[in-house]
Amino acid sequence: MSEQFAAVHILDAPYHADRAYTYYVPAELRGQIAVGMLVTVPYGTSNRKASAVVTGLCAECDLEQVKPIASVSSAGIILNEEMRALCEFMKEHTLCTIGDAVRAVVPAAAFSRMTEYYSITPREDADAKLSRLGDKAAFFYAFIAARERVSLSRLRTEFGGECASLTASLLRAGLIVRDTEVRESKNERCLRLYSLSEEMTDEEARGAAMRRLRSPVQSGILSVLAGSGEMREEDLRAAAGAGSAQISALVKKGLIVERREDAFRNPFADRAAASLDVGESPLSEEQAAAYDTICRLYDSGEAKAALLHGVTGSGKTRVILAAIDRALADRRGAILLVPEIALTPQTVGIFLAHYGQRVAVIHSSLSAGERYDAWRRIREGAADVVIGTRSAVFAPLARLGVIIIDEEQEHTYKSDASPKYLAHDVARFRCARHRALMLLSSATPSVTSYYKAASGIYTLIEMQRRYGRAVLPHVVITDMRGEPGGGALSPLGGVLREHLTDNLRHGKQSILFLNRRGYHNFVTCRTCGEVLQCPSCSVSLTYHTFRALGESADGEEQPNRKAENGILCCHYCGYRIRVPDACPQCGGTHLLFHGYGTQRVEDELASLSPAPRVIRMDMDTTQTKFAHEELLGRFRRGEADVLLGTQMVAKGHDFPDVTLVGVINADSSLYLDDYRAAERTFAMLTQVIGRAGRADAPGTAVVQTMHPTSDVLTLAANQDYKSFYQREIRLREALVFPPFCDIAVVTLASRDEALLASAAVRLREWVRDAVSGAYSDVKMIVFGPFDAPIYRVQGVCRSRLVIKCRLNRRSRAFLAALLTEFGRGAGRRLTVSADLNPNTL
DNA sequence: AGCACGCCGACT
DNA sequence: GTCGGCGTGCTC
Repeated sequence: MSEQFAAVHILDAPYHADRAYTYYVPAELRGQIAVGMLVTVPYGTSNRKASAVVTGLCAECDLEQVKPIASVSSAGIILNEEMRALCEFMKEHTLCTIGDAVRAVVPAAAFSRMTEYYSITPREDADAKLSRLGDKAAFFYAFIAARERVSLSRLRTEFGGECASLTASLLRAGLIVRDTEVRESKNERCLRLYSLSEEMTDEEARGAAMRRLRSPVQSGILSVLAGSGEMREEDLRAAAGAGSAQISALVKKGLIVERREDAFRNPFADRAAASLDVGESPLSEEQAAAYDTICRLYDSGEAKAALLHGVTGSGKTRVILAAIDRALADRRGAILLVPEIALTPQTVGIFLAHYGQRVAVIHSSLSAGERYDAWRRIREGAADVVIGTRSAVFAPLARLGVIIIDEEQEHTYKSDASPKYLAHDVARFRCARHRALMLLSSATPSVTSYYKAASGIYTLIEMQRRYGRAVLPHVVITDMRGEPGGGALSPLGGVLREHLTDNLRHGKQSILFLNRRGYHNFVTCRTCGEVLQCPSCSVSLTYHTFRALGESADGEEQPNRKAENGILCCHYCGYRIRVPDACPQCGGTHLLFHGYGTQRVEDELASLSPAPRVIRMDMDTTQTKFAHEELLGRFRRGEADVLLGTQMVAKGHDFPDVTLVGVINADSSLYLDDYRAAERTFAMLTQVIGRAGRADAPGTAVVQTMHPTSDVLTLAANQDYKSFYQREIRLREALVFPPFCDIAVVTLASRDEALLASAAVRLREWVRDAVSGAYSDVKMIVFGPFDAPIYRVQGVCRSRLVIKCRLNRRSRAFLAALLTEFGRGAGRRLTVSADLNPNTL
């Protein structure tokens, strides 16, 4: 019965070495090794310890040299048949390694040491529940209750073999919770925050200390902190021009204190009850029809896919709840994917209120331990409704009934780190195995998904009526070319200004949308004309005014900030410097600030009369735990007149008092050199415009543009998705873009420019040979290699090959061969990677 | 990714 | 003559 040999895949093998290796099962592990287990094996000439996954077992092996498996990983995670098949699928479809795929389907904790802790959940019915579970459970519970939390090993020594069943029953009763601590690894997010120590808050004591300090940088840190309270490490370094050594020196001297804030802990743990229970309301006629179609597909007993296309406000969420209920009634689980948890607290709240304890919420900010706990809760069946971002598509539900992808066109569903999968593809694979339903949902579907629906691959379900009496806002498209300075002088044009002040006078709220954070876009030198660029990335630096963490965005601080207290940031690598006094190129002292971002608009708003109370919401103001919810909550409570922000203000929040929406610059995303520019702009505009006047008060949307006659703008103004789709699909067909082909981007990257250039030449030749030789049957159009649009990022130069082809077994084999060839030959000074249908071109 | 093997330039 | 640079190839 027990086999002698195991086929394994090494998890950290490079792509070209990612294949099955045979190891023998040593006597002491005989019978303990099963397919899907994680093991460690001696690998390579040095026999270094490598993690591997067992992919097969066999009795015979005809290799001369076979090494033994060293040990079984302790975490007890076993990849079931579905997960293994999914890993194979991902390797084939995204050109990743098995190891990359394994790391996506199992939580990171599977690879590290961890400790389990149990603690009690305080609840009123605890005594009643305990009496039903018996004396032993009650004693066990009391033991945990007497301490704050108890480790599993402690419980084992105290209660022996019984503790497994005891923890299980108490967990099920909801009397205790488990949390797992994973030994800190590098990917654990941990913010370091600094503030003055108690003594240093006294000005005189601080002055004395600063005179004693020899280092001007260190006294600089003190004065910066004195001015702005607690600050994040990066901000402090940028503002004081300090390094980490100088900061830690001050900590050691006791002059400043460090506080560490770890990644979110259970952000949704105790906020279930707050939301209105949408699930109880009856279905409207149109919703009922949609639900009937969904049930028909679901009951077919086959894997199906549908696209629920419903205009904003048609009540898609209500239908989604019904679909999940349908699956749960069959004792099958459901996965609901949302673009970004932090942006959809309302949606999450609705589902928590409706499904309570059986929900698991999964998102990128969970700690490794929390992620593992959620994973295990799902696998054990304690949670069967999973809500989460992209990675939640891997939730290990034993029985899966439906996977819903909400706002399916969102780019966050495509991963841009290996494995570079699209959640839709994983969902399709899983649904096929479970004979489940994949339900895509959106008011503005991606052109590709709608095309599949239009051609019958997905079932199209349309909902065109707005729920309740909500009406479309009145949309005004204003031509910024008529503004003074062609719109370059102020981000607020006359029309928008007028509407804003008018709205303000009537005590109504407004939302302003701008997809650029920061203050000015870039800085040039008046003397030499040079744009100030990031030293390690070939992009211009963005000017930001400085704001300490935790300081609110409600306009308390002085509005007239100058360049002197600003910093320049690279949005690609995070590089930050204070604005230099002179141009680094020529030494000229006159620097010019161009363009505008959210910060600049914020200052501009302050000059209106009366000046509105503004909440600014962008990546800079939403980095702390509940920043999103807090800012949105304050706006909803009417604590500000204007909500100003980037993409995140456009998402599905309902603000009944908002009657004006302003789009500062509708063009900025329209003329990017990406074939989806129109699609994205349309979706974004439709969403933002839909924010105005949802309840009884009619709303207005002001869209500022340099191209007032653009179809995309007028169609979005009318919320006319169908016409937009018709226009767009014709363009795609004529120009051969997805869905009429796929696009593969192969990237060569190196710090060494000359090496990169020669590799690019070799790549070109290899591809030329391949298309006229071994892969002449693969229809494709090859562009490049060319320098990447952003040539250098963090000091690494990139050259890319763009291939238009139909992805199928043959074209993927071609790409796999390319990766193998260049992965092996090139050595470590050069890397090759492929991204199929990437997010950005 | 590591590590060894192997073929050319600066040294004892 | 040898030591050591890193380009090239393999890992059960």
